[in-house]
Amino acid sequence: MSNGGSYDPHAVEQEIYRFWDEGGHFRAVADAARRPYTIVIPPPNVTGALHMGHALNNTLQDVLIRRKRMAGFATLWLPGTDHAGIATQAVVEKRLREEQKLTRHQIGREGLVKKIWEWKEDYNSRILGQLRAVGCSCDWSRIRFTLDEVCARAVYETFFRFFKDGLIYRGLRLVNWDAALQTAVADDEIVHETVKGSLWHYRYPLLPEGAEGRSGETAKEALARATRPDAKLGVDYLVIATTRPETMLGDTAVAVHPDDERYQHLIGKYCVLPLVNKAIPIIGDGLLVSKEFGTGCVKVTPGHDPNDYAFAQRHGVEMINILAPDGKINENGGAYKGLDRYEARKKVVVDLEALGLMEKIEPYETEIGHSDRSKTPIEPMLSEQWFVKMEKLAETAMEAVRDGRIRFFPERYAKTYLDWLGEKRDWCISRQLWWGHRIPVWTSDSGAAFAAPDVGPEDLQAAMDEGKLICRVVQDNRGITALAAVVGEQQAQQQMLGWSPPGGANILKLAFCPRADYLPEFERLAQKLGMERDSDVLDTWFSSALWPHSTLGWPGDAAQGQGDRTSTSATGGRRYSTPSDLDYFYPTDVLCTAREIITLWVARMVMTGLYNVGRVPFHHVYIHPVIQDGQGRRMSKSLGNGVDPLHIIELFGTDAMRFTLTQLAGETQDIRMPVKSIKTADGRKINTSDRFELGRNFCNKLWQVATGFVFPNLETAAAGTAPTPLRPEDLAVEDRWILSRLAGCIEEVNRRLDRYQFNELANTLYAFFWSDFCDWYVELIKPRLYSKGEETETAAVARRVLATVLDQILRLLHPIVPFVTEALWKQFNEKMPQRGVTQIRTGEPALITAAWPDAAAFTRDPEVEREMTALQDVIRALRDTLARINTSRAAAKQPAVGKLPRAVIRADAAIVAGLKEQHAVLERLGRCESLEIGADIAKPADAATQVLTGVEVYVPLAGLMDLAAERRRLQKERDDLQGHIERLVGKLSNDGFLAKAPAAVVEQERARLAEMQERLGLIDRNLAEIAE
RNA sequence: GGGCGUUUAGCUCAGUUGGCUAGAGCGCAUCCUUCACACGGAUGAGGUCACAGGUUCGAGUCCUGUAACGCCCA
Repeated sequence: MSNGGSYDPHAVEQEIYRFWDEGGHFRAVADAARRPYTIVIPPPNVTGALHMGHALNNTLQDVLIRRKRMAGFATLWLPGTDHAGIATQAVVEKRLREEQKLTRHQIGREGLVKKIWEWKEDYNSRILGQLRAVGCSCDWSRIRFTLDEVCARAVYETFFRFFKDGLIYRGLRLVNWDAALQTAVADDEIVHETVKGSLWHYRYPLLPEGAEGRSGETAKEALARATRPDAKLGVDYLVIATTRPETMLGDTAVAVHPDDERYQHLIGKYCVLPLVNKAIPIIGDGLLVSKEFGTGCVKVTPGHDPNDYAFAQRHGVEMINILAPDGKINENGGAYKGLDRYEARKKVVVDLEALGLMEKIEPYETEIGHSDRSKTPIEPMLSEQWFVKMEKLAETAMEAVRDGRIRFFPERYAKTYLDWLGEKRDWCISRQLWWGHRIPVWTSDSGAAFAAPDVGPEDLQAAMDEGKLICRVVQDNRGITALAAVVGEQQAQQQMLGWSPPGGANILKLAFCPRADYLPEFERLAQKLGMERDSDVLDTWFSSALWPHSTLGWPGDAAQGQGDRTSTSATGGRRYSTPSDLDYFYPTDVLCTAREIITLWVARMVMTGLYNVGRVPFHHVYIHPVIQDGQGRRMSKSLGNGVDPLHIIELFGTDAMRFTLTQLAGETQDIRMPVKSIKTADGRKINTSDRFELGRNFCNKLWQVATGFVFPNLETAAAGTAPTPLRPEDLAVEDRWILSRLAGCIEEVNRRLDRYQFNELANTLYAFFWSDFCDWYVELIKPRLYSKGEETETAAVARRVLATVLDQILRLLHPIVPFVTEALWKQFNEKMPQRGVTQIRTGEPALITAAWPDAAAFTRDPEVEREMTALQDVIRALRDTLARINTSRAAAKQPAVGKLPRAVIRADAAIVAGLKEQHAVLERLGRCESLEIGADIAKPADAATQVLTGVEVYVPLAGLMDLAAERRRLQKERDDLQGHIERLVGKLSNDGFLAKAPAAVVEQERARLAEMQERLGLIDRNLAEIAE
């Protein structure tokens, strides 16, 4: 048939998706009579379109969901998207800059947020369109967005509970500061690049007698001594080396190695910080300083270097921040205030040179962290941030994996999770952005006028008494501020509310956090009272962390009044006044995601799920591999090696993409996908990969055999008569064989699915469909179907089995290739609605909700499978001989022969009857004109010989080809066999093997040796007979 | 620096609790446009399982070490 018969995915896909959607098949309904099966989608960022990794991840989720839906579960696949705070704000700001030359400060908070919402609407619909194109069977009626009302309520409720339980604090921490975007960025949002710079070496004058106050020596005198021609290193000065000279303005110490003889005597002494002219201590520290590296002396800038920050914490050294948020030097930089950090660098260098302190300047290459979003160098900087205490939360999340409530697939990823949580590093949740959930904390300075005409402190007290408002004295990283430390937090709050700050020396702050449902009302109250809301927003992961329960409606009614979390967790959840999605669908069953997100997201979902709901958010975590290009590099925009799922769908069809991706998803951590660039018919340049041909060919084969072979043959069946159940004895050998193989296939498919072994799932189905069904079963029954004359009983049985097996194949394949199978299902139901072998069933109207196959409905028959294997071997021997004859004839420039004129099969008595029964099949599939079979049949003269187990296949070669080649082939086979026999004999004469190996293994090896020796004997005999 | 992964046919990968005469797809070679399918059928060639030790009757598989490549976290 021409190309006209090929499967055309684009002709059916959209229509079928509409058929499912409009038929309500995606909608999840809580149904007490069924078991739930839930997956929440890892929400894609609205920053950009979906890439191949998303296609993979969502295909696999759809495979899981569709299988369970067919198996009768009340399935929910809940879709949604993530607002992706910094990423989305950064792309919108960038566009604003490029297109309108405006900064966010120029258009203001409201204006920017409005612009981002527009971007969000655009990309959100794009992403949802892509998910539909991939075939995802999500329940679109339940779609969520991390910033929508339902999710926001969960965010604020969680924040409130954390706040109430003392899990949230404010502190001064070293953060990665992006001076362009003016926000802290997370560690994973930094890319390290090698940058050419300089290493500046310069002198810090020593104050050998101690700090300046005690010695009486002024900084000026020390400086003069340090620059004299006879000044000595280690006596008059130290030399430090740095790549960032301007940071010296914030130096608060100099560190040397405690074991370094050169400087040991200086530990505890002081030196002068030039330009600033103050004394800073010299401290011994083996961690920060390496004796061998550089000058052996390290300047310490705790406010702007992570290692120095750690040092300062170890030694209790002062920390100074010299940078303003825009990257300029602040008031702590004295005379340098107002200079950009790079201008300050130049000026510091010039000034040090002028003082005669500069020793040398070396070219130097260094790794500098750049913001992934703004591409500018990151400045480590001290800043006020909000944190969540991890100690207890992390412990509960670790326990859930240790005790097996949560299992990872592949198992090894549990280690990543446990290792990271084990560090229990407090989670910085504030971001200096405008796009996100604004932190629900209002602060008030002591001493501010704290009453409006109609409201006052007593209204706050009332709200606190009702449990809908929490007030805390702001803490910093050194603990509670002075007042609270003295009189206790409770009293401090009361005094502050009543406006009697004691002493008046301490400026204190009170922080108010309303519970979610009280937030809008409190906002108005706070405004009247002149309180300011924190301007930061929450880390995106804060809302993502709640995703499995926030999307299902948590906190539900529990947020009203005095919802008590602890009693909920004690009883294992389910304390809600009305049955809800949360009751029914939570915990979800499996989370499918990528490994880089185990720490950022998976761990946090477990913590909040346990904290808020009292139950784990999912039972299984499946980590899928990462798709790379042919050279093992990540796919990225900058490398231009990304493959767009929509392009693949355009070129190969959705099912082809899905099948290929499923087939690639093994248990390794990477997938290689060689990428090539092509030009489309309409001139676009796009990336694709040859690997998708596998899926396309598979779908086409399925389409061809169904529409070109099975369906036309069903039409021949008597129309209108209802089929009656068949008895086992009605079935031919090949019928029983394919049904036995089917039973095995179903079992294996279930096993692979349960273990998330998607590649093996695809391979199992590929092999069963292509080899067993198409290559063998279809060919085996053709003689029965094409027998001349009237409809025969055996043909009718063959049609019934053929239809049944195809029916089961379509069901088994549907989760992976839903479109082509659903399209074929429709046609199938028209041709033959009632199908089955021993049980007759009417095909369900939609395959998407048709029953999942049951292996127990078919009989496994190992005996029949063995018989078929023997038959296949004989057929292959005949085909092999014909192929060799034609190869030899081609070499001799003789025309090919289409069939073997004659073949003779000698078989052991045990097998011969079975082979005789298959006489017609052997002739047809073995391609021979005349075939003789017998137990004692004589070998023809000058014949090609194939020796199988218990069977010899002879083909007389007279007039077909030369015997010599045949002799060589047989000789080679003999040599190979001889080698194997020698190894087996060695094994079986090894006393250790006989004594220690299991009896069954020894027996098996003996049998194998016997069989090989028998074959060797036959080969030798045949070789002798065709000897020259 | 710590952790994890990979290394098996020209390429991309399987290989379950050690029992293997090491498999698949693509590619290659030869034949076949035979009435489902050339996006196809048939047949075949192709491997020191990265390397070195060890455990074991037996190692692609388990242990130790080495090398290369990659990812994650510092």
